[in-house]
Amino acid sequence: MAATEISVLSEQFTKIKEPELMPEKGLKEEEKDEVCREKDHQSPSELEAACASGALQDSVLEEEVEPVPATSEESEKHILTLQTVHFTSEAVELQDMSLLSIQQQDGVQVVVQQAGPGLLWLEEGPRQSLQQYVAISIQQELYSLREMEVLQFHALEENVMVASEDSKLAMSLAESAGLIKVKLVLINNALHEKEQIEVGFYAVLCLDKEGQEKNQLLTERLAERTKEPLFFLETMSGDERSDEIVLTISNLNGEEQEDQPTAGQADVEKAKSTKNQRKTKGAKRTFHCDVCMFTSSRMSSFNRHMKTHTNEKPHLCHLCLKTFRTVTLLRNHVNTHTGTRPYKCNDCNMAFVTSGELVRHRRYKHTHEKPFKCSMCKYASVEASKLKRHVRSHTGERPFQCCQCSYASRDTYKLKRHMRTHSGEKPYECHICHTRFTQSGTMKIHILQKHGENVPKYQCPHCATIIARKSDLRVHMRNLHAYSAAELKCRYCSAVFHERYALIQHQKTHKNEKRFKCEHCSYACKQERHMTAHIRTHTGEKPFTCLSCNKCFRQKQLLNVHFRKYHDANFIPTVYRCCKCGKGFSRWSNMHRHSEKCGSGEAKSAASGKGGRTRKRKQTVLREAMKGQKEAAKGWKEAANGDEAAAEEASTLKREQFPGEMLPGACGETTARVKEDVDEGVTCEMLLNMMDK
DNA sequence: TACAGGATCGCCCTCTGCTGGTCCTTT
DNA sequence: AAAAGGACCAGCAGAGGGCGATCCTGTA
Repeated sequence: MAATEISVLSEQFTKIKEPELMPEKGLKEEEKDEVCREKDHQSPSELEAACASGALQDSVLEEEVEPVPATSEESEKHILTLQTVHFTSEAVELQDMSLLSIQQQDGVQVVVQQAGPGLLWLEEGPRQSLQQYVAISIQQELYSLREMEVLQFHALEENVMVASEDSKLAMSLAESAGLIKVKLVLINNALHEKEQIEVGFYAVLCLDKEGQEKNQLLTERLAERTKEPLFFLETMSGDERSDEIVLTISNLNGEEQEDQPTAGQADVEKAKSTKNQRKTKGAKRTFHCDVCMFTSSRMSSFNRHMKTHTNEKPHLCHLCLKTFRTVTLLRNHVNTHTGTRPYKCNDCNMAFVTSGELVRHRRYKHTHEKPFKCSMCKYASVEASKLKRHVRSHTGERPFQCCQCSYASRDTYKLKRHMRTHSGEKPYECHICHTRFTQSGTMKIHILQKHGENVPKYQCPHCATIIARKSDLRVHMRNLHAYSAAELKCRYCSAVFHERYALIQHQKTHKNEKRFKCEHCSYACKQERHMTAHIRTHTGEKPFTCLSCNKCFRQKQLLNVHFRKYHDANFIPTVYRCCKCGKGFSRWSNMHRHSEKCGSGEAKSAASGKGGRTRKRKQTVLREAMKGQKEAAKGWKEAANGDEAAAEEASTLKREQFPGEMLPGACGETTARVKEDVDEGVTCEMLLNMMDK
């Protein structure tokens, strides 16, 4: 493709659309019928591809089927039909039989998938040049039609001599058919800067039908000899009512041609064949299906194929009454009932009903052969359907729409799984605790974490934290160890950090500091609220007033205690009684100490006025009681460190909380005992255990 | 006609990772 | 008491592997 580009349209190429150069005007009706039938009877896969190929293609199809009035404007309309074509050149890398991958100059890879007979649609105005109006239809999920519309044709060289040992052949071909070197320029409109994708190829342009027939064999022979990609440009009229031209581009030396006819080749063959069978290359008979594009060189295959277009299924399964077209199919089916699996794997103990299943199994498990390769990444799969599913992760296509919400899935199973969120179905049950789950994986994790032994733990690499789940460790890392561009300032000093964990560790160093210092005395405390309460001992402020008796308090908790004791009829203070002598105590530890002296050695909680509490309730009560005592002790202690006024208030509080018999003694003693209980690590659980004995 | 093998659709599974609610601890 | 923060946990979706079943075609 080193030829100099001709910036203007090639005269020769332009002539293609000129009516006077259209010998196909004279094509037989029969042949045109063939072309139309071709378009009408797409295979399911083609139909699917057509559906996926988007609005413009739809419009193109519409244009094809709609009668085109022969107005002067419409008469300028031409349809350029691009049949299955695989471009290969230095600018184009053919990935597989169905994917056309075009490498752009800037390295951005653009993939065009051949989706059945592709369509190039061009519409020409009287004074407008051809290249402005050609559009290429490609699969929407790969390349939106709206994004990539404009295609320019440049004939780089006309009457090109392709390197060939057979100079006579090349000469003959060039003279009669017109070998041209063509460049297609695809313009992607979606990109901000319209970038061009260049595709170059050689083509043999047939100027007339006679030359076309005469030179097909020559071009094929030439294609065999040249290593350059060579395509066959064939012109024929599309619709006689409009001035339509159908231009067929066929690959002459693609791999596909050797194996089986492509859609385009089938089309070319059809255009030159009679209805069902036609001599090709002067020797072999080819049988063409009327209904679809199937062709075969064997009568038996052709006859068998024709049965696929009927609903005839004469072979009945006596077990399920399902019917099948052939005995083989029925036998395979019956084997699924009987469990007969004649195809056994040599490398493992698996066995299968069909040979195909065995081959696939061997690829998955033993040979690891993955013939279906993604052109956009390194993914490869054993099955085409897996590649198709994978490609959706590139394209974002989600064909499976939930009927109850906006969710759409990339495959059927995910939609089915999603539907459980609407139905509430939980098909997976833990065999131990019978908890139910929507997904098996969730249940598996549950069993492992809740009921499993040797549960794996995940150690944070940056701190001592050990977390049960990997995903939670990731959250931990993100929250605590991720670098923060913003400065994280210490609440207590001017230190600055960029990692939350470091900040938290640093702030802990401030933990035991009594940062709040009284301006009026030597009192200092760790918490601001304590300082606020303390300051009131200097100011005399008592902002908490009892609504029942108007008595005022400096702290809210003092008001609460007061209210419960004097104004709440339902309040029943907790009393621990010695089971030996019946003496009551406000604290279990005091009662326990007493009962040891009493000689019983056993202490029972003598209720707190409400019998029959559950263990949990008791635990809560104890915990609250301990917390209350702890808080009170702390408050008193801190207050006592202030001045006499504070000590007096603490004393008041003490008397209010433990009146009469329940009064455990002097303030200092109470504080000391509470501290002792806490320091000794007497937990609620321990207390409960002791009580339950 | 039987068989091999490719193609296709469907189903189910596992692994992975994110998210938000809950519980518990700390402040 | 309330707020904040972190670990725990279930819910849920993405991606991919593997197999079952069927259909169809090429070929011996």
